[in-house]
Amino acid sequence: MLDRKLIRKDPERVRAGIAAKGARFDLDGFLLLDERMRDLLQETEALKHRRNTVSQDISRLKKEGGDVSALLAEMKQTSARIKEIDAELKETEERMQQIELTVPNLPHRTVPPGTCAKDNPVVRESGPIPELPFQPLPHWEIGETLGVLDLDAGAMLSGRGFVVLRGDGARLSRALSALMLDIHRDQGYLEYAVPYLVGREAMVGTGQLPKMEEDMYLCEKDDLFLIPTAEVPLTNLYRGAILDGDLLPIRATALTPCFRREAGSYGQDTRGMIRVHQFDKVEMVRWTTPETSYDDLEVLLGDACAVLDALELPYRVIELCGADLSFSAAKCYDIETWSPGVGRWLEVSSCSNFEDFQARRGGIRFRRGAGARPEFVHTLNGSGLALPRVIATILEMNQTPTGKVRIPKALVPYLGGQEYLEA
RNA sequence: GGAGAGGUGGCCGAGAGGCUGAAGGCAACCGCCUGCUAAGCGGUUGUAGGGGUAAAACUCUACCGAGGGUUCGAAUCCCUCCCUCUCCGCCA
Repeated sequence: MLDRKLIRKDPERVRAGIAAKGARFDLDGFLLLDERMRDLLQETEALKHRRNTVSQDISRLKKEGGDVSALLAEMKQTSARIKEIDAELKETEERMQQIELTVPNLPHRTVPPGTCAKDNPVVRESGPIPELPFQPLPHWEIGETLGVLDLDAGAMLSGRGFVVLRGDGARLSRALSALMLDIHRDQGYLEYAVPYLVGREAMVGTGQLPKMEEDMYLCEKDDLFLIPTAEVPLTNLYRGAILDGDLLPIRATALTPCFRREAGSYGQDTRGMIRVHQFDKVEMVRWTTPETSYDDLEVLLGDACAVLDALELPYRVIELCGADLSFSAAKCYDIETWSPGVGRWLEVSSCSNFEDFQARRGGIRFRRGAGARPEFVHTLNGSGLALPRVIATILEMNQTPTGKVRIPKALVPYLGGQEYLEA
C-alpha cells in the first residue's frame, strides 16, 4: 500500500512510478474520492462535536429539572444525519481501500528502466562458467537414470508439475535444506517452522491478494491459502506489531514447501523440475529501518549468494527493470545459476526490498525509542534458495561421463560422507 | 464438535447508560532529594484520522476484541462474528 498522503501531495510521482512498472491506475478518480471523503469527514465530525456538547447540556439540564424536549428533538435529527453521512463515508473509504490494495509499489529511483526481462542488466557474475568436456545431459535424464527423480510418479499422483524425489534424490533435497538453514543461521537469521496454510489477511499483508488470487491454491472450506512462499507466514509474524527499534534488523528464515498454480504458464519451462506446482524453498526475511533498508538488500543478496558459493555453482545476479518488478517490490535482484543441460540461466533466488509497502498493509511498525512515534518498518525477503532448480543444476554441473554425479564438498557431511550419486 | 468463563492503555486491574481517554497499581521517561545502591517526592507518558502551521503550538473526531443495533447520549444494554482459557467428545 502506498502512503495516501503521498498520493495526495505528489500525484505525479505516483503516476510516473506506476507507469514505470507498466501498471495502470485511475489516479484522478482516486483523488476525487479522497476529496469527497475528507469533505464528509469534516461534516460528520462537526455534527458529532455538536452532539457531544449538547448531550452534556441535556444531562445537566435534566438534573436541574429543565425542559430538554427541544434539544432531544434536534439531536434526534442530528444523529440521523450523522448516520447518513457515516454510511456514505464508510462506503467511500471501502472503495478507496479496495483501490489502494490493487495499486503496486513504486520502483526505487535506482531501478533501471525497461519493458521486459531483456532489459534486466547483469550486475554481478560469480566467474567463468566451467565447460563440460562432453555433451551435458539435462537433469531429468540424469535424475531418471540415477533413479532419484520420478516425474511420472508425480504426474500420476497429482498431475503435471508435481515431482517425486526418490532415494538419494530425496536425501539430497533434505541435505540441501539443512545446509541452507545452517548457513543462514550463521548469518544471524532465526529459524522458524511455520504454517503452510494461511488466512486471507496474511496474503493481503504481503501483497499476494487481492491481485494474484488466481495463482494461489485455496482450501475453500476453511478459506485458507496454501503459501506460495514462506515470505507470507514469516513477514506476517509481526503483523500489527510495534517493534523495538534497537532490535532491528530482525532476521528470520524458514524452510517450507511453496505452492503455486502457475496459471497461464503452460508450455513454458514445463520440463523436469524447472517449473513445478510444489517445491521446497528456504526463505529469508528482514525487518529493518527506512534509512538502512537498501544496505540490507545488499546484505541479503550476499546471504543468498553465499549458498551458491558453498555449492560451487556458477551464478549471475541481475537487477530487475521497472516492468519486471513484482507488485509489492520497490527493487529486486534475481540470482540465476547456469544449467548446462537446459542451456539456460535458471532463477534460484529473488531478493527484494518492499520498503514500507508490506508494512503498511500489515501494520508492521517500530519505535526508535521510548516515547517516539511509531514508524513503518521496511521489509525485505529473499530466497536462499529454491530447491528444485538447485538440485537440477547440481545434477547437470556435476555430472560425469560415466553417469555419476559429484556431490559438492559442502554437502558431503550432510549426506553421511557420500561423495557421489550413482545408480 | 458440545458446555462454561473471559477479552479494557506497555503490563496488571477497576468501571455496569452522561461527570471515563478511561480510577488504582506496575513499568518507562524527566526533574528534585539522598555522599554509593535502594528508598522517597513532583511531573510526564496511547493510537489513528481530519483541520491548522514553514514546522510546531493548537483544535476536532474516533478508538475499551471486530462488526451491526437500541438511545439525545454506549466501555457499560441487545445481536452477530473472532480469539483466549477450562471441562467433555473426537483424532495424529
